[in-house]
Amino acid sequence: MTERKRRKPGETRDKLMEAALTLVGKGRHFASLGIREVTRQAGVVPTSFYRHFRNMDDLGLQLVDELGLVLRRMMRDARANVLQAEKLMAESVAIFIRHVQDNRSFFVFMAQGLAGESRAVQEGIRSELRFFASELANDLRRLRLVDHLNDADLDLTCDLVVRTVAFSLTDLISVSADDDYQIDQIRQRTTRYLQLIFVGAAHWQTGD
Amino acid sequence: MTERKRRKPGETRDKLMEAALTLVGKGRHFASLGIREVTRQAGVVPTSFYRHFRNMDDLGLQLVDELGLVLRRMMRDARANVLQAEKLMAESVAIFIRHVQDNRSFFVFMAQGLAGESRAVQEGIRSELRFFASELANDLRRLRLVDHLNDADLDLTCDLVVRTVAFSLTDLISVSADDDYQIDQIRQRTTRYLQLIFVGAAHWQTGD
DNA sequence: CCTCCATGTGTACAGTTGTTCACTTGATGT
DNA sequence: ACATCAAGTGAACAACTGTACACATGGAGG
Repeated sequence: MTERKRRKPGETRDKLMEAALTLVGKGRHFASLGIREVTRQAGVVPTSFYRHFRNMDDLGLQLVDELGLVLRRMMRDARANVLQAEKLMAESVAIFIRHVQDNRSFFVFMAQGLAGESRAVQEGIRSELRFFASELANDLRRLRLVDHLNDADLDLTCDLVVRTVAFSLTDLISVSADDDYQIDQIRQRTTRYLQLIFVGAAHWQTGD
Repeated sequence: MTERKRRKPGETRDKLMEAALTLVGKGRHFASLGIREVTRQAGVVPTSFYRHFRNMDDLGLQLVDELGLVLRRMMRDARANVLQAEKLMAESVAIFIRHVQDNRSFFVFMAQGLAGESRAVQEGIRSELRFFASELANDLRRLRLVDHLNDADLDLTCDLVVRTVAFSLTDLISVSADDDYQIDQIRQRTTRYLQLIFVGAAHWQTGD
């Protein structure tokens, strides 16, 4: 039994997580989902749920872990494709929006979870955002675009950027997924928010 | 029947709305509340609910209306007490945080509703925030602190300010209501976000 | 080949849910 | 003084909920 991983790609477990995400994507709030509802959506008998999760909060926590992977993929995508410094923000926002469209349910879950019912899920998402902001700070340091900022002020700026982009989620989920015009409006507006922030960062003097 | 207002201060209706807020304040998510649960908390028989609301979404909408009043009170408070221009942001954030502490449940409800289950509630809250941002723009115009910005750019700035402050709600609700140290940290950080934004606004050139 | 055990199934039960209906009550406008 | 009607009550219902238990199964390790 040296290798304790009997499971093939844990079909049912994945089906249950996908089912929860599907329901969230259909407009339901995660906090209002029940075990029976999720198992029904997954095409599985209710008792199976307990083979993989203790309760809905537990499932939520494991969704947060997968959300982390989604965010990391997005970061890698951005690092690989944001080439010209002068279009940095426009391109980053475009990549963000593309990933939101490709993983809508995940990001809706994230937006819900920030003010959700489970403390643990809340904290998990907040910690993902903190990590994202710190990675962003590293990248900016490496690109040497913000040399006049000390570490604390750079962190402040990156936090604000991440928050601003995260708040745009609430805009994105309030328009239908195929309303290209509105989505483009949100993209432009978010880009300008970031530009405003970076103009601020460029003229920021550490002592207030 | 020229005056159709028989109701004395609609006791039960208010009790129901307060009960929902109380449950939200205790950590429950609005989307997971049921009619029976709310009536139980209000000390009222379940059928009474239907005398005042069609369903939980309806109650949510009426809560949004009251939330509007809370926000307007806060605005009035800010206008009356923010005296010195150079402390404008620090004082405004302080007033915001004080009102959040005095109406915790309302603001938790607002944070939840932004990514909530009911489209109508979502839109209601978003519209309150838009209104708030436009009032803020008016005030800033009157104070003539941002004369170099055209209307569109001033709106952009105020939107960003409101979003930033709104996002701080998720920080505030994640710390216990009497953890003065953490709350003060959030206050300072939010203030610096706003300062960063206004430094950006001060150096903003309309054509990008 | 046999045994084990993680995974999945079917049945069952008590508690809760939303909503209905017929009933009481008490303040109101005339 | 009286009729009216919004507001509140209590009992009832079928549908659904979370969870427990005993059982089936099939692939892995010996």
